Amino acid sequence: MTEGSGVAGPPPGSPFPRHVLAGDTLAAARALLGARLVSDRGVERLVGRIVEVEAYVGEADRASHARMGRTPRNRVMFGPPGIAYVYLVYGMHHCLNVVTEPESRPAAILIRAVEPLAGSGAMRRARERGRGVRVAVPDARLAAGPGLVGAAFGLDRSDTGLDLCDPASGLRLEAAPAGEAPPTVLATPRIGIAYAGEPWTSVPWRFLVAGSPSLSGGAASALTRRPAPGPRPA
DNA sequence: GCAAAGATTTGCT
DNA sequence: GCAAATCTTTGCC
Repeated sequence: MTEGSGVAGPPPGSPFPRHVLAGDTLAAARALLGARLVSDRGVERLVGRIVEVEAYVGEADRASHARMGRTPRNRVMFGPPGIAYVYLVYGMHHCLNVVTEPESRPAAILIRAVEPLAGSGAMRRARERGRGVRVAVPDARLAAGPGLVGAAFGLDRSDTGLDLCDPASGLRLEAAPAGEAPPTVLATPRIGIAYAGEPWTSVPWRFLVAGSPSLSGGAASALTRRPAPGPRPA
């Protein structure tokens, strides 16, 4: 490699490889950790490092929106990989998914949390725009949850269909810079899907970057378990 | 056409 | 720790 005599600036991010998303969804979910979510649609460029995701795989997965087969809402999940699927949950939060696996095989990865690397001021303003009040949290917590990622990046259902692997797309995924240490990945059960029943509520299909300050509240509580009952060491 | 539930977040008790 | 906010999508009559 030509190491440079005088680096001009950060190397341009390379688009996240579509072939990774076309393959096994669980492997793709792990590979997305550390990658960048980038938005060039506003005045300010937004960059977030992906630190928490969840996988939803196939029509048999009772926790997946694809469980009832193809519907108007989830149709993009049945399409080609690398496409954005944004849905509204609980009537107020927009959640971003990346479609995976080849056409006709419904699967997607929910982006549950990102660590702001650039544009945190604009992310904060975007959240305040939606809430109408001041958001008093540290930068690291601005997109620490699936609904918060949507709010910080100003996403809504009209973003469904965007190609996240297209370098020209205003909303896209970029690979982590070469040389960056790969994150330590932890796997846990998925959140908020008790209705799905076993084994779907227990399969460890949520993946997160160990030690990140930007994990969702669900991740934090799941990892910060109460110590066993009884006397404990000082 | 109507009723129920949801891949969440926030604020109060 | 628990319940409200809020509205779209889906299932059933």
